[in-house]
Amino acid sequence: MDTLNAAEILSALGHESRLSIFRLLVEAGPAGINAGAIGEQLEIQPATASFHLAHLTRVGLIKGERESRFIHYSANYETMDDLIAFLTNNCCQGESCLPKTVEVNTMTKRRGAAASPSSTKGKK
Amino acid sequence: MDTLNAAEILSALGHESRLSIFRLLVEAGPAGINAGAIGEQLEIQPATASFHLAHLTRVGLIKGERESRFIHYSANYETMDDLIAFLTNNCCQGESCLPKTVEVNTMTKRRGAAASPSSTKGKK
DNA sequence: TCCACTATTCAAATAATATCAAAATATATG
DNA sequence: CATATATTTTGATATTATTTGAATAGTGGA
Repeated sequence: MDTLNAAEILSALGHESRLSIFRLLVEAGPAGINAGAIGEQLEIQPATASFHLAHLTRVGLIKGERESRFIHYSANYETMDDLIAFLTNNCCQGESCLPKTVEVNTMTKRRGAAASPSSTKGKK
Repeated sequence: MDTLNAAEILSALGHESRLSIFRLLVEAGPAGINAGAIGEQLEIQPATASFHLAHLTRVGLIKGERESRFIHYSANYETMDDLIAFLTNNCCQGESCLPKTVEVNTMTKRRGAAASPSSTKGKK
């Protein structure tokens, strides 16, 4: 991923409606949500929602798949992963930065065991 | 961090010049780089660079500290960390996504433990 | 103080983006 | 075919962002 590509993705996420849409789809998982439900849930008019969905699709953050009359949108986790890798690449000259990012990924091992004893294996 | 806040930060990064500036500062580490050198290195005119530096500062991604006639800018790693946490929070319904993000943090953890064993004292 | 240096702010023109109503497209069904 | 549903595209308008030269402000040295 180059700078221009990353900037386009970040710019796409840099809008409250689009970020809400993306977060909704990220939390929704691979199953996805159809366009109408997205707009309804976030109170965005159909035309506007479509505009934002097209934008997010164009930069590769989400994808839509038609199922009969509906189009199910879902998050492209790989794009988000690449984006975060781009942002954190060669960072901070070896200092230990990004504790929360580490925490998110080590939660299963360290925090997960301490905070929620019932979930020793699964994430949550 | 709420959605609006995250969107403002993402929007700030969603511009090629600003993203280049931020990445330069992220790689530069805590020492930072002064405004003139940033503009020179990225071939951005002083006024334009100042505009973007102010923007990045306003959203908390970088900070500037005056040292005699120069102003040294450096990255606020905590803001980036919070942003990534926001983006990846409650993601993908338990599926294992974001392999590169895990890899980045695995590397950091391993290198940190091997190179500087005293890094166990947390900031907060 | 005057001057050189560093950086920001201002004013303006230009460029890009967001929104919504209305029309168009695609799909299913009676 | 006609109709209803789901979504997109179009168009017009309003808003916001970007850029740059010139002016301004802060700093340190002679």
